[in-house]
Amino acid sequence: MSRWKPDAEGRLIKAAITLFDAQGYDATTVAEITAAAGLTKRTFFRYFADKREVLFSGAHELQDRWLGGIEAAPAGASPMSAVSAGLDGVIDLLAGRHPFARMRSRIIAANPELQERELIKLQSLASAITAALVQRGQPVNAATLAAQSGVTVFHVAFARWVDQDDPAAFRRLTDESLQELRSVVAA
Amino acid sequence: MSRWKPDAEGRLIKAAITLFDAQGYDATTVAEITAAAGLTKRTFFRYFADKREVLFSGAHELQDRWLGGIEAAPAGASPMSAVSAGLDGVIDLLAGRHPFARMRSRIIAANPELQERELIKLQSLASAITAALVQRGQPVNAATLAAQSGVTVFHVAFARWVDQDDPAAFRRLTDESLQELRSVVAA
DNA sequence: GTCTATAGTGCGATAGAC
DNA sequence: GTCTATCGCACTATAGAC
Repeated sequence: MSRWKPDAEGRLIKAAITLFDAQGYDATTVAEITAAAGLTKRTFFRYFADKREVLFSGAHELQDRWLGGIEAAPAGASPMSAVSAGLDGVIDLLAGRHPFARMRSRIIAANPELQERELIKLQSLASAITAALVQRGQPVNAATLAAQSGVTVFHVAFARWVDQDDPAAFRRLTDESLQELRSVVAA
Repeated sequence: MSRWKPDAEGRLIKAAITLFDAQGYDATTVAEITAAAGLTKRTFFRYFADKREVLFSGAHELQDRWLGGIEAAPAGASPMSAVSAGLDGVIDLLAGRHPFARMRSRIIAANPELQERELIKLQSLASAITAALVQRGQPVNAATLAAQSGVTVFHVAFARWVDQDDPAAFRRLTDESLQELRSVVAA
């Protein structure tokens, strides 16, 4: 048996989300979070640069999944299908996290400062996707538009997902959102 | 003859952009800007809540134009054509401002803090467009996607516009960007 | 740690237009 | 007289230099 309970980062994230949702982001101190996770404040700041970041560290994993899906797409795939392949990976990643995704959305919706950081993270995700598409030989313009569209579809579908009760609905919602985007922009 | 030279706000904006571009955003003080505009620091902060805001106050006018174009669109217009009608108004608004647009882009590109505010302004523009479309009877999902797509097209076309020398090219660039978006997202 | 420069604020004064 | 845009100046807060 090991000296520490495993997954300190995951425990901190779960404790933070639960507390933020229950009593509000501003009303929750880092000390409360670490106490709930059985860790110390010092450990919290080893994992997260600041209090907000505990809500966004998952973005790295999400981005890795998305980029991995793009890399794994066939070389001849269109930019939008490469983006969709990446989104498929993200759907798998989030599959079991519906309850936390809902709490996280509520927390962020209640705090403008967190909304700003969410925007910035989404933008940096779009930039990373653009770069991955350019890497695959796509022209910058097409890459930018495909990446931005993919992030938009994700964002819209995610909002719908957390706004309803079926945890398994995410794939259907992304498919529908992409379809709707196609129909909306079609001439 | 009136006591004050007209258009204090416009003079402040021009002075600010010129100085920021020449010597950098951080290296320019509010006192320098107001001296160049023949005003005092106090007046600057009557027009702009903070130093950054002098670069973004034009966003209100842009948003008004965009929303005005949407309202003026025929009642039966599709969401995307209403959005395009709004974008047409924006194109007219920016027509004579190519040199300032270029300077402004350079300034913002050089400063992450300004990039964040730009993102937030674009997001709030997209929200306003969404609301205007919903007002016209569009479903929220379609409205969101059309608004976001319109803002993406604007953003991409604007970047291309300031990256080349022809001030009159903006309309062509928005048309091309929209066309390219259509082709990228098409199944 | 101190010093300095700058961002940003509060509020009364001023010089006209009306 | 009132109203309005601006001024003037004293003030606090804070980030960076040293």
